[in-house]
Amino acid sequence: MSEDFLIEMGYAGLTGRLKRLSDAFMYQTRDFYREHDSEIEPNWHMIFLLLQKNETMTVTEIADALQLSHPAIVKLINKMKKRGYINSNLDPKDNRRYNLVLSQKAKKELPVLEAYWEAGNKALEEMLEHNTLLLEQLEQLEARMAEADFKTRMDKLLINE
Amino acid sequence: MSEDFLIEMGYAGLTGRLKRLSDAFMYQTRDFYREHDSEIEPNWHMIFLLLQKNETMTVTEIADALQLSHPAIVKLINKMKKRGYINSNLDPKDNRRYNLVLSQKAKKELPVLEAYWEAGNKALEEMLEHNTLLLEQLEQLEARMAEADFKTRMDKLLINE
DNA sequence: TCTAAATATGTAACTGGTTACACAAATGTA
DNA sequence: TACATTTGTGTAACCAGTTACATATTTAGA
Repeated sequence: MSEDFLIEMGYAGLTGRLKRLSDAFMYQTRDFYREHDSEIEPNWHMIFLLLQKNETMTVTEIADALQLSHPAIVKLINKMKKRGYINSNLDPKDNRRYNLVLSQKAKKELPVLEAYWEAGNKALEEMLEHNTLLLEQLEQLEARMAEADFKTRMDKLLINE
Repeated sequence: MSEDFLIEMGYAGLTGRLKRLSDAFMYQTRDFYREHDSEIEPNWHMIFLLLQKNETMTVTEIADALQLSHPAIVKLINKMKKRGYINSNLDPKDNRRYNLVLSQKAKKELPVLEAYWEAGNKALEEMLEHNTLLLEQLEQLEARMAEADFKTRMDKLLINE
């Protein structure tokens, strides 16, 4: 008897396995930060990197860059603001927008965080056995999803059944 | 400028991409069922398949087979019971256990559901271009995760930094 | 110039996972 | 046989995403 029914399910188990894996990464990353007495949370990483690269961005720009919904970003940013990692300034030219920047506190902590992230990258490389096959396969799947999403394809294939 | 910062991030973007993809599959599957006026929810699929294969199972057995926590299964099963898709009988030999089986209603709907699942499988095969490379790569990653989890590896690699 | 449409942000309700805890029943052992 | 341990189920509080809706500001066009 197989140990893992989702794997046994083949194609049909894919979705569940993606969820299970991403959850596992998330919870373990959270534990890692906690055990290192860091206030940082798992997916602040991508916000930090974006704001390092671009200096200042708005909620909508971040949502676009990460391809997440804007309420997801609002929640993330609010927590980072509350903890003092992000400053938000009303745009003087457009009073709808808030320009978000990393705070001094965030910048001061960056060296420590970068050591963590470097360890994370190395751990991932190790787990992927230093090749990018999985990343490439994922990128193809993302591209297929962008061309025609899963639901559209299901509908089409159901009609022709 | 890249369209998708998570892809640009390389290894570090992997977790977010897994989450994004699995969420997309989940929401689209949910929409598919809704538009076909089905009461079924996305991950009931795996429960149906398990109970077809094994006739009767307990919460704990299902949790083991799917490698999810037992409270996750309790929630799923409760909803399926409420909608009348699962019957639960106290085990006469062990009064802690409830033997779960598909209800008559569930069995009656199976042909329709199987048509949906077949469409889903075909759609996934199409998106994976009829090869199992992604599934194999995922299985390797799952195996690495089982050998030594992400957090353990991060800790080890941080110390040697 | 006035107003309709588009854009930026924020809020509410929902979903499907998690860990931590509680408790009853069964099992194993002194 | 009694009691400690293990096992099965259930509940509570939390988390990170979603869609749908609300509101304010800016932009565009008659």
